[in-house]
Amino acid sequence: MKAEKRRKLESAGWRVADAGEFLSLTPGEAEFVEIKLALARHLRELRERHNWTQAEFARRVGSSQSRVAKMEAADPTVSVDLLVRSLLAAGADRRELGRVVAARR
Amino acid sequence: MKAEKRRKLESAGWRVADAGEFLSLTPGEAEFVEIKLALARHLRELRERHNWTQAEFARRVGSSQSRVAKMEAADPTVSVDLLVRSLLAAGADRRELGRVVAARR
DNA sequence: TGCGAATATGTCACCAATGACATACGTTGC
DNA sequence: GCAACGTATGTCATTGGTGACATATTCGCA
Repeated sequence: MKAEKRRKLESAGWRVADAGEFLSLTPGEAEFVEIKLALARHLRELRERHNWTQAEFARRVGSSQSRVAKMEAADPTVSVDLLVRSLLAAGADRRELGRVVAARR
Repeated sequence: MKAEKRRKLESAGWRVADAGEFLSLTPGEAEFVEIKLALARHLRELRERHNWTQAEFARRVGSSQSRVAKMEAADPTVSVDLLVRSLLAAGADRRELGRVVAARR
């Protein structure tokens, strides 16, 4: 979230928290979900860039439409393994994944 | 493996193959095991840098000595999730993990 | 509005990953 | 030789992730 937007929300009475603050995770746990979220976002971006439906994408990476939806939603039942394997199957390379994991834009 | 060493081995009659060639994996599958190997290597490096035994390390990240040994050996029963969570629990940050995943030195 | 396509959510049987434990192997110092 | 310590390997009961399926919701577009 942009600092500007956060400032506006907070001055309007909102308390803006990230996943870590909200669920009181350790720093490591918080970073883990951030990484998962980043991978999920990248998966969706990659899929949309190719104009694939979730069903098409699922067929390509050997999964199901519902699981693809859950991947993109970073559902708790989705592992980083699955995200990484799917991204690789969709054509991403190590460099690209490294960039996503490191949160570099 | 350095190109030089590979050349020497091959001229000596060896066939040098990476995991992908040997097991005939798809490019994506091969990259996946490479990433796993890189994470495993980094885990060991991090542990040794702190002069922790596997047992100590296990206690810190909430696992067992045998599983740590398997992590460092990139055992098939070890998930990327576990590797990443352990690395984060051991103090690695996203930047560092991104570097490892991308295979940049 | 309605209708088809895409996406999201819920459930489940199956299999894979986990921590824990036992035990084997390797190394170092006596 | 043999401890003491660290690491590797095998096994197992419990837990967690998976694809598949059904169904609900949202999205375009006429």
